Amino acid sequence: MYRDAPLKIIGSNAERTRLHNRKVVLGHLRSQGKLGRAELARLTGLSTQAMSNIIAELEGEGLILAGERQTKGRGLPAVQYTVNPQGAVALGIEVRPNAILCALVNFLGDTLYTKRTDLESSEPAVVLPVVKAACDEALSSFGEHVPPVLGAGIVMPGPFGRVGLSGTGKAELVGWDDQDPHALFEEALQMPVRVENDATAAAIAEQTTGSATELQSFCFVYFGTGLGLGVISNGEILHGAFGNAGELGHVVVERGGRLCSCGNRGCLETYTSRMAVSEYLQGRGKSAESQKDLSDLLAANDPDLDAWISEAAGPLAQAIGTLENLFDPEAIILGGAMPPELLEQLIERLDLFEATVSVREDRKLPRVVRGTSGWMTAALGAAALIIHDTYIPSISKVA
Amino acid sequence: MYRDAPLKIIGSNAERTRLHNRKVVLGHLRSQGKLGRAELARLTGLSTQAMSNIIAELEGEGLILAGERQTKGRGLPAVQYTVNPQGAVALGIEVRPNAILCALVNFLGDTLYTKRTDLESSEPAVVLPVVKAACDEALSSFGEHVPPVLGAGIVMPGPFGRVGLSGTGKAELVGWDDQDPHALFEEALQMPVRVENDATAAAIAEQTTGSATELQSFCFVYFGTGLGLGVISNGEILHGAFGNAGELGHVVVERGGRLCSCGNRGCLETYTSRMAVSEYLQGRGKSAESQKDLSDLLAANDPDLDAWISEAAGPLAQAIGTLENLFDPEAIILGGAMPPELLEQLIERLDLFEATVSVREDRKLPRVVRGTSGWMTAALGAAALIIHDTYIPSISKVA
DNA sequence: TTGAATATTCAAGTGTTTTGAATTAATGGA
DNA sequence: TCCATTAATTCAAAACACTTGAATATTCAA
Repeated sequence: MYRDAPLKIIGSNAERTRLHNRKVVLGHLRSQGKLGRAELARLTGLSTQAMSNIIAELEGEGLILAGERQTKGRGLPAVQYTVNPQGAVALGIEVRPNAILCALVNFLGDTLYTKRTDLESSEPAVVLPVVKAACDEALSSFGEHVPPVLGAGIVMPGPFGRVGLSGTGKAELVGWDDQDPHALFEEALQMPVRVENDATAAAIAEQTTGSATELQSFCFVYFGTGLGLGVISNGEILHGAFGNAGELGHVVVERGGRLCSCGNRGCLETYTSRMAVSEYLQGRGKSAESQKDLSDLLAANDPDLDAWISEAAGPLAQAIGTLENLFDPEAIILGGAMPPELLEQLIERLDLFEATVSVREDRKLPRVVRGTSGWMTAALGAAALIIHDTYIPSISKVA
Repeated sequence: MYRDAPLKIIGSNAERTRLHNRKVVLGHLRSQGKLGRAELARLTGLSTQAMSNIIAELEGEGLILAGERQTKGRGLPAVQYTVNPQGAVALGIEVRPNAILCALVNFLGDTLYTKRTDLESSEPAVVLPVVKAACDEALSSFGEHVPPVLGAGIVMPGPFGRVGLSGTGKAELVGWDDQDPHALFEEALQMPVRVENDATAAAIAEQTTGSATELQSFCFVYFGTGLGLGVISNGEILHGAFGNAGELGHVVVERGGRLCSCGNRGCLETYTSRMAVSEYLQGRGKSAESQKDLSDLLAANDPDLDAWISEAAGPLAQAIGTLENLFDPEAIILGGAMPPELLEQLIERLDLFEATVSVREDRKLPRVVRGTSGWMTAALGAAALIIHDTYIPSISKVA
């Protein structure tokens, strides 16, 4: 996430070629479910012989499973291969100021285990050992036969580094500003590590196991402490130069509007966010600290909550128009720490702009859909990042 | 630009590896200027032997030039290689409703030739032969010894396909809505073709020959007929799902603001665009149709133009805040069809937000800088796209 | 029953990179 | 001035992964 030197693109060789091709094969197997060698060869543009070699290697490592031969018209029926869900695991950690959430997922990104551990302090010296212990515990249930651990995804509240928005959010971690989380976690955990913000991780989770498995380009609006945005465009994650892309909460939707903790006026998250709804209800004598509070109020048809939803839909619709015009996504997904029914209510009341590049006759999906919600989203997303990396090749760059 | 089936990522082999490595080598040579084989090997992570082979091949094709041996401390001085500017050329075409602009650039993206040709109509059947003839003429000056032509970049006014914004702009091409420009141009020109929108092309031009040669992540705000945005993030072009990303002009900056031709209210381009300034001045009895008109008014310290700039700076600053928070770029560049002095005035008067992720202590560049301006920007950018592709490797995907 | 179609394997060949030793040319210290 | 050291480059052989073409297995259709 931290970068001083410009990225250097590095060369390829036979070994890296094989690595690339393995990912390509796994990617196709994951998205298609079941495929034979010959069909994989056609899909990837490789020879059947090359495919046989790659398949043999992956099967030997237990990452894929050979199934029945399947008859499809004439000719020798093809042996169908599938991804082995038990072939490998990945860890996901969400670091919050007062706790860490640890998740373990299988090779398809399905949840195997989750656990929350409280933190005394958010200093690196405290957090790192706790995270290490949590990871060990997560893997301990396997006993002797731990599957290959692909790595650990780490989600930390952004923004990364000292920037103009620093120090304005409640969720910020003290003691991390001048640290390199990637290096620290890789050192502590002794495995490959990826650090991302919560919204990006949630977006990847959505693509891995959620409602966006078919999507190559989408925006994930993430209700966390603030309001984040994860962007996947043509299959690639949008990071921005310093890993801080997607600060949707501080996009201004109303000039001279409500005063935000960041000092600006009219930021989206003063209208549409967990914080906004909590404050709104608190001002009316109601508590909405937990997701359950909100669920209950919604179930009871609370008029104040209802009013808030209507009020929040306007600014959100405007922001969605902005996202559509700037990112041209296949769809926009709403998820995170809001009750699913509330998100659906919100989507229902959106008065979307009629004139954006996303208004197309040939749309297959609605412009805005509901995604996965819940407080574990980010930790699962962190693990999904690691899974993602083993299915999607990328150009190798080095700092 | 058009895409029905999901993108399929394809496998690699020795041949594609060489292609990748050639690009990596050319990319480093371009950005560093002069390098020896051994240093290139270190930069790319390849062996010196592999580098020798690649260098020999590139030199044999005339794409790079061997220079003097250069002494750097002990040891055999390294032969310094540079990109050969005359090694290859690329064509760029901007298609407008009433004319095409044709540009020819050398292997470094420097302009060799430009020409405008009027169009009777913007129908494909009329445009394609005119473009073909323009390309032939551009290359005719070489006589017998035409350098390798890498391809042609085509810039067309977006948005592509029939979308909600279609039919609202003045610049739209009639007769192209249901066509596949890429296939049509490739057929007509018999060479590799890339189709992009004007802002993206301008952004690539800026990175190739303009003020952004060092930047990996930036936003290019392009003053064309409307207001476009080209985004390069970590070296990769942001297209969006349908090639329509970057519709900055229709981002709403003021709820219930001025009525835009798209039907919405408060679109940025009703405040800050060529169109906006023209209308503003026209309303005050002054003409500002051409870039020269604007230059003259500016030179004469025209109070109306001055007032417009101040008025336009507000909405633009807000949009820039949005771009900073959503894309986290290294810088934002303003360019296109506005006089350079006007862009500088505009930048000077921007009252940028103090709280965005782009406010960093360690900034090397100002948050907003002026880029290349002028009416040829898009055509040169189109050619730069082709140049870009020969220096930057990418994951091969197929529709 | 036979021939066409399809998947897969076998064996050899090709392209590109890697490895290790040899060569060339400059520096720095004796 | 000479020689060991350092660094770039080349040479020759080996390694790696993919491709090609022929052979084999299995199914469908005539």
